[in-house]
Amino acid sequence: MNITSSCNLPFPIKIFLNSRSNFLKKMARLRIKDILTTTPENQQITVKGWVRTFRNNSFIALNDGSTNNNLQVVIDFNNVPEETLKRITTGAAVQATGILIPSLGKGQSVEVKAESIEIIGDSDAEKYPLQPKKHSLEFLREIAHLRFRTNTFGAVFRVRNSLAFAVHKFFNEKGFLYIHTPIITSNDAEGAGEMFHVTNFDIANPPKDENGNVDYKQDFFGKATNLTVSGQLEGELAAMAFSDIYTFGPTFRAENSNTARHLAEFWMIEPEMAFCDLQDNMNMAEEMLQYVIRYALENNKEDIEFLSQRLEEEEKQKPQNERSEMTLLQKLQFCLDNKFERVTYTQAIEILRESNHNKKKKFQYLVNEWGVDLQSEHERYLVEKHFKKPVILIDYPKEIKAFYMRQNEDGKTVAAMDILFPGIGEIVGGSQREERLEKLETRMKEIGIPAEELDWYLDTRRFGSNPHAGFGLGFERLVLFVTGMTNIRDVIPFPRTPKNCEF
RNA sequence: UCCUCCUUAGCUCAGCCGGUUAGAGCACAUGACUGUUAAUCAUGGGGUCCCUGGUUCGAGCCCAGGAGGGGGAGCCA
Repeated sequence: MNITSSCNLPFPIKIFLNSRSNFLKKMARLRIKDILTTTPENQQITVKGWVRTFRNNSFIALNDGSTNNNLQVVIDFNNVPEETLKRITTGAAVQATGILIPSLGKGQSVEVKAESIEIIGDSDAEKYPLQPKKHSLEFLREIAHLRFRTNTFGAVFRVRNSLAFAVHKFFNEKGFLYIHTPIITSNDAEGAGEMFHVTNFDIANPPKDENGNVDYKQDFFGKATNLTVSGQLEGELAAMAFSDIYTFGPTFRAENSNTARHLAEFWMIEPEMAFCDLQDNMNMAEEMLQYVIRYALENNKEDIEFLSQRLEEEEKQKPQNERSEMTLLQKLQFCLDNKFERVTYTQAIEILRESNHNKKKKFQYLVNEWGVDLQSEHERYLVEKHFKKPVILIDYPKEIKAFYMRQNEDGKTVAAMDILFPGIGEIVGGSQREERLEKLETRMKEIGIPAEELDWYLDTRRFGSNPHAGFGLGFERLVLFVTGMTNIRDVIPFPRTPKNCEF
């Protein structure tokens, strides 16, 4: 492909974008991932990357982020100026040109015998916080701008990238339309969580109305606005035209949640499907989860193997009874090989009530009657002890679920579904939506949601309403599961949590 | 927000019953060695013991308040 510049430049510019290899030729740089799988035939190559370790005044372990594996660059220190040798430090950016040969040492198949070495960017060894040793995840979280350069976070964020790409690939192949729902919203009637306010006011001195209340009519949008907690309602509008849509964007919750599973800013995937019931919804969610996990396993094998081994090492520190029965790799494979278990809320309550765990009063909250919300200890028991696989729980009591969920014929439950994963808990929350206008209006009235504010939403039930369904998938929780990490702050580049908004 | 544990060198951690000059490994600096794999060996520099106040002849250690972090819970994805 040739692109001729259409800008008003004094001379024509031609940019050639034939392929990735041309792009790299222009950069005169090969990616380490590609070099490591190249047959060494004494070809001359140039590599650029960051020094991980420098051993014996001769061996540079070079990494450019394309893979967790380092390329060994061998220099002859007798032919390199003392001044340059001293500048080959952990973290420094260097360029090496030399010939690719089969490695003379063990531990790697190829290496570069350097003919020239150049320091592109120095790294003061005394000040650079990363050392060639194990660091705690907590410490690395404080230097999140540098943790990308570690093995663990390198693997985590390459897997995250693959999962994000696989999500788009999956929906694209299914014929779904990717739609961008707004980040700033004015509706506060969803009740999905505490919201962050968006305002242009001088917060020390906002304008007041005649009653002494803050006068949002004078604010930027002429009304009170917030950051979105869900794109679902807008997603439903789009699904009522395009049939199958999905969103994948940032979501904000101002809840004071201090757990390893919550973020104030996270990414959520929300498909919405017209002419679709709860069964179709469950099938779609299961197929999608298996698709993206398979994609990551196939495309990030080395990264996931590394993370799996890392986890095994970590587990060795734990007492025997706390160790997991499967490795990360086995767990992921298990998810692909087995159907998710589907049970109703009512069945789940029965299982829990009859469990020895409940009878021996090992639950902090004992399960006695139908209608109570399940505690995370109950969910964990179902997933990790009883079924030992992902579980889809459906048909919850309407009292503990959102107003827009479709009311079942029994008058007590709604067509909700939660997908629970081992170690993570709820990874998907979804439902078939209430498409019958009168039922929806009655329910909104019952729980005190003003219909005027959601009139635009109710229009979908007035004009061509139909059974439809969708769900929300917490992207970071998916990344947690696939990487085997345990704290959600370690699977998003720059985590935002209560009292923490660095970088 | 609640319960619980933690905070000592750049990192990971030890520090006895409250006692005199606060230690180790790694990292870093200098030197030696030179096919190493978190190289090795020798020598050296490096401390607001989280902060504030209190008890005491004396506090890294005891008490109170605060900040930050981990684990668990609630809310949820």
